[in-house]
Amino acid sequence: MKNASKKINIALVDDHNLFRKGLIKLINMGDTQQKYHILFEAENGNDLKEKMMQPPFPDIILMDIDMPDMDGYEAVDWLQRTHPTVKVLVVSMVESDNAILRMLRMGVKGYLSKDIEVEDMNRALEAIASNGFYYSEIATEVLNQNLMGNIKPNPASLYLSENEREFLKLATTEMTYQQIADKMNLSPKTIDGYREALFQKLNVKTRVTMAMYAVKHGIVQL
Amino acid sequence: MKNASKKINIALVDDHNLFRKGLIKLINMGDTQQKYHILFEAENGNDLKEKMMQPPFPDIILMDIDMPDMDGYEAVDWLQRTHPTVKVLVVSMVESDNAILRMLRMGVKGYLSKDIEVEDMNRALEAIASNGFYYSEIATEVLNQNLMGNIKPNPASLYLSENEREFLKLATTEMTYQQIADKMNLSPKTIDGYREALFQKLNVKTRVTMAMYAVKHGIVQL
DNA sequence: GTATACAGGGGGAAAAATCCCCTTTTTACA
DNA sequence: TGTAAAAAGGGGATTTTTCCCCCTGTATAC
Repeated sequence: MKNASKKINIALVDDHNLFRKGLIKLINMGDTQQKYHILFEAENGNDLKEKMMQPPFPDIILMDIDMPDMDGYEAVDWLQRTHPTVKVLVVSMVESDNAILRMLRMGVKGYLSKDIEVEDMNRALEAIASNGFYYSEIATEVLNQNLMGNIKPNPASLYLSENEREFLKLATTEMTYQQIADKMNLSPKTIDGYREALFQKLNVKTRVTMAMYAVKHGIVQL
Repeated sequence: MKNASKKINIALVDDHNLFRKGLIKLINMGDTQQKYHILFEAENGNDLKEKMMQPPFPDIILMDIDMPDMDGYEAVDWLQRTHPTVKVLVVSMVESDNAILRMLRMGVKGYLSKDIEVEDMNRALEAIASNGFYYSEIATEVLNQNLMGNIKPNPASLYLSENEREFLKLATTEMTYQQIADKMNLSPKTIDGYREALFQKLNVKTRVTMAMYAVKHGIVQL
């Protein structure tokens, strides 16, 4: 039972080649029983989609979040719809509550910060390979804090309307809300409504952090 | 002459443990002649400063840019003043003209994107070890474009003081200026002074666009 | 038919950000 | 060692942002 016939196939999705290559070395180093096989690497979500067109499929995907073209959120979303049996382990430097909760809600099996020790990554792989879960410390904290009392987190509301998206872009510029309202031919009060809706959805408290969110998630380009 | 008696000491400065560990494996893999020795690792500039208190000193330092506490710019600046013979190879995911030029002006020996191939990194190490330079493609482009005709970039005014940089980072968060003042143990009026100075230097008109600048130029991490 | 959701809009007030002009303290360095 | 910048701090005012509670159509679901 221990020495199963087939190896566990792993895929890596991360936009930094150097990080992928290093990670592969680390996985192989810790893999004394030769359980794992690196099936493929992808640079972003789109790349992953291509490589998931036909078998063989990976058992576990190590997934970054911030990537050009198609980020980790979209990629995981797509995976859940098209390959629901594939297990995702997020390996990201993003440590915000929002990111962690969003990923966990989508059903990823693990969440690792890039800060963690090599041993933790191997533990995470072990856990996930044997149908478990593994969250690094920070993710566990977030999970605990948000499970009690906080029933509010809105699963679907992460969707932004056309207007909200447009407003969000303009909110990253020098324009005042008044000027944005003029440009969008809407009342400043409506704009204020968008602002409040976005603060809620994006879990931010100021225009500055709202703008930061927009950059982080590729809604505006640098 | 080929087999010099002493190994080349390398230090790594990057806030992501996983990346450091992977990088070390990659360096050792490509180091068939066992020329390199990993002297130490540091998580950020401050950590580096501590480890540079006494010998042995590294010959080459692989330096990230975005790091908490003390970032790559500050660290390189400090190194140039205190250990001018140490050669710095920047390994960052920041690819903005500004970041590259700034580092090159400070005299780093190489600039690598984290996207590069493993071989490029080994080439860079080779080059720098033998008193050369190595810039990855993107850095070379930037260099070429900015050497001809473009004398305009304001060299002095781009300099941000320690405090200004700290303030700029905090200004990208939810904190109010009052809270930033408290955190930095300064009067809100002084903070307001930093704000005005930065608006001027960065050519922006609002806190939002100031924050955008900070992101664009890699002063804060995403 | 009636509840429900949601985009658009409004009043009004408190908090934060922005601006301009000015004084004191520190620091650099010729 | 004197002096001129920087850096730090202040007064006071305007503009913008942020918040909270409310109203109206108009779909859509049940």
